[in-house]
Amino acid sequence: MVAGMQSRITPPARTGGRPRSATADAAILEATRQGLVELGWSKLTLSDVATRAGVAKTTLYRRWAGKSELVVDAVAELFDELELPDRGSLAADIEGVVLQFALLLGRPETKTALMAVVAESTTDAPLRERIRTSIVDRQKRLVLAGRARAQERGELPAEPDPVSAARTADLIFDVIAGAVVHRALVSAEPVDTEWARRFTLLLLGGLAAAADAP
Amino acid sequence: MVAGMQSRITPPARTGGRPRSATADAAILEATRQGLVELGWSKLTLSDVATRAGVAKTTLYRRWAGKSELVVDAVAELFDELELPDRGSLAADIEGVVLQFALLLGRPETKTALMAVVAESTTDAPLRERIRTSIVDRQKRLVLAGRARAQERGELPAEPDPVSAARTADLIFDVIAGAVVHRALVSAEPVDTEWARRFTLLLLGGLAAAADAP
Amino acid sequence: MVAGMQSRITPPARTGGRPRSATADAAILEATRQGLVELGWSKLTLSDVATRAGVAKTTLYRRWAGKSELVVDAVAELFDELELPDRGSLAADIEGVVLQFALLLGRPETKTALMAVVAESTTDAPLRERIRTSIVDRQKRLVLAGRARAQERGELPAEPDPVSAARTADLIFDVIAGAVVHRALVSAEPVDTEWARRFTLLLLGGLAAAADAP
Amino acid sequence: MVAGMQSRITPPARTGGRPRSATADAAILEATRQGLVELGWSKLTLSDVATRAGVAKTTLYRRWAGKSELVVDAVAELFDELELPDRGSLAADIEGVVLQFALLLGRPETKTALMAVVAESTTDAPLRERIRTSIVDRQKRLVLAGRARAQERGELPAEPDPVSAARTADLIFDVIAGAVVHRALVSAEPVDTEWARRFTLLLLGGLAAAADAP
DNA sequence: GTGTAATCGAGACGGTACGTCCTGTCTTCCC
DNA sequence: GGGAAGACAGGACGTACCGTCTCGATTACAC
Repeated sequence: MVAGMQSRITPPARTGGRPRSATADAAILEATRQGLVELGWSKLTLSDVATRAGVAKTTLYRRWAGKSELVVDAVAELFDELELPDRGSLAADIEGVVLQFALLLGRPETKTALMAVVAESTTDAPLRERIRTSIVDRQKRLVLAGRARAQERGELPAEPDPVSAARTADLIFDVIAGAVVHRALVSAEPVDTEWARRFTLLLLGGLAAAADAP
Repeated sequence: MVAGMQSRITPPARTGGRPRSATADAAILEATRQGLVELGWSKLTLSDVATRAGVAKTTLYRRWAGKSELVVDAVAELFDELELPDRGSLAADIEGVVLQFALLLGRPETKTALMAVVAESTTDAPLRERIRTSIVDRQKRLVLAGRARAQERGELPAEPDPVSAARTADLIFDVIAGAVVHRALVSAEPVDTEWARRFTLLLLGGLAAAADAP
Repeated sequence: MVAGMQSRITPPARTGGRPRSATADAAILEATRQGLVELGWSKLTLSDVATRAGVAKTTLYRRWAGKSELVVDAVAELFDELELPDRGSLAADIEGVVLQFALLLGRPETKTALMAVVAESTTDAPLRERIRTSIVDRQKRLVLAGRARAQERGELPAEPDPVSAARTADLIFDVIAGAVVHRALVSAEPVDTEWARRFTLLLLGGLAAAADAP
Repeated sequence: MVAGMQSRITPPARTGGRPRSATADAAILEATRQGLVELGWSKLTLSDVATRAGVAKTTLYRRWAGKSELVVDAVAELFDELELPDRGSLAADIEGVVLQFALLLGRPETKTALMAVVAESTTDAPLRERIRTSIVDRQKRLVLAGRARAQERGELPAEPDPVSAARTADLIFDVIAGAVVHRALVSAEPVDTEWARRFTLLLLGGLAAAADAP
């Protein structure tokens, strides 16, 4: 994972000495996700992660600055699994990604971790940047891919202005991700096919109207 | 606050003895908000809140079960300050409430607390219910009030089916609240007039389209 | 009990209003002894005593200054039960009182309380005085009675000098009480008939030798 | 100190990891004695000891199970300082050890601690055993040494029966230690040269009489 | 092959907050 | 005014984690 590489504490220039164990990394991230599932964010302790991973606490702190950073890396891997399979129409594609995203947010490790690190990030700028880099921005690709595909199909017109295009993509992204997260975690109601259909209808209608207006 | 009354640990039926100090409650909630501003959620300690409020830790634990419950009550009071002033049109009303909500989410105590308690609530059902009762459901009134007003103005048709009406209101609520929260806290981009205008345009277009379809 | 009267906090001059409940006193002292038996000194709490006695904490604090004072009064009543039955000879009388004293020290409430209040008294002069008045000095009567009886029997000569007589009585008292307490509580060995016989032999031999010397 | 070694919580077999700080032990025991002097047993807190010793509370609890155990170790070191200098005769030796013991009991840390831990030990068997091992039994050496020296001088006959010899030594020990402790702490009267002389006279007379009898 | 140096496990360290308990005082209503 | 009930400020308890440290024991590359 590219983002993870730059978010970890890097070894000092590699002059000599024993190299860091590669398997330890994977074990730690997996142990972190396990811990999130079983304990939730607030009861997850780094000592526990270390024990689960069969690793010393030192090893853990040598690579990550703290709980938040570790958890961001651990869940970022899951978000990277999201894809945008071609379902034939823009509406179907949106419904598909909404349901896929809801499924991801339904996993206990994602659920408890995402809101927690966002909460932490409100008082921690570097962490905020890291979340954006490792998780948020990486998912905008889905919006961009969906739009490109719809334009290929002729469902959406080409964007004349690249600045406005980016701004619209950001808006769409916040609306989709925000609505799904809010429905799933805050309102704590199920994101099912019915809801996805209604939401998609709303969104597509809005897109059409927005395309007509300046 | 009605919700707060039922969310606190209640004294055992009031048989005799010294009654609970009413001023202590207000002092504790205010101290909690202060602490959130200065320390953020994760560094906020109940000992610190007690000290700030000039109250013993015992008093605090006698009334709230833990940090999460206390913070929910403390920020719920802020959410209750949201209003829906009549700006003349549905579009203006929506823009107004979006900006007002964004202003509230911009406050450091709200920002750090909201995501944190939602994160906790993913592994704590009673807390989840409490957030819903004290915060979430109470703000749906804004959506309902906005729709009613738009219907009075003739901007929206009357709802034939009450079930469908409720479902639509929920959807609108998740879309508005979700998008604003996501923009403000996750994407960490400003929710300014420009963004509010664009979002409102999208939403109104979607509403119109959704009204046409079954 | 005379000593108890003066060791308690006295009501403010008796002007009017409801008089203090007399039965409460007995209930509190009994509850204290029960608590000592079940919990030991260090785990005994005044709240617990109040609950056991069916009395409010206020009532308790209105009458005693603290745990030590209360416990001194509670166990002093037990020490007052000691007697010196006439067993026919000085040796038998001493053996009898030694065994009786050992039996008293074997009771859990006495055992745990006596050492504890003495320990407290090392940093609390009023308490020290109170222990002396309520417990220690009151038991010297046994030594004096034993000596008087032995002199009546002709086993001991009359004391020519009253000052020296008092000093000797003090010494005897410290030797008897000290040896029994040390054997029972510090060495934690049984004070049985065999030990009492050996100890009495030693003491009587010493008394005879001391009587010969100036 | 041998006794202390076995009375502390021992580290788990020393497999790896950072070894326990040796200086911390000494600092803690010294801080405990200081605390006893300044605050007395009941007001001594382990938090305070930790602070005085410049040590974390964790370190303290890692090595001792509680206040009683710590204090036993702290005062045991003082009791080990007792010696039996040769003063030329059995009477002088006894007087010497009595005065030396009284001097030790006059120290505020010893005074407040000894009775307190004995009080605790009445409801705590392991603690009782520990007091016996670390303090009580270790001082019997003084009785044995005194008797041996007196036998060398010809002041006392050799013991024919070792069982009886041990029993007599125990009796002597309880009488000496008990009388001094009772005089000093319970009666709260000074153990001065005059008292020591009178007590020694009594004891030696008793010994002679006891030696004559079976 | 032999150094050299950063790694690893283990676990003790100084701190800090936890949530509970008890103290001794107070406030309220009931007798 | 006494008494039961119980809230109050305060402070210690013993536990749990934090993030750092000190160990002795591996590695792996550079010489």
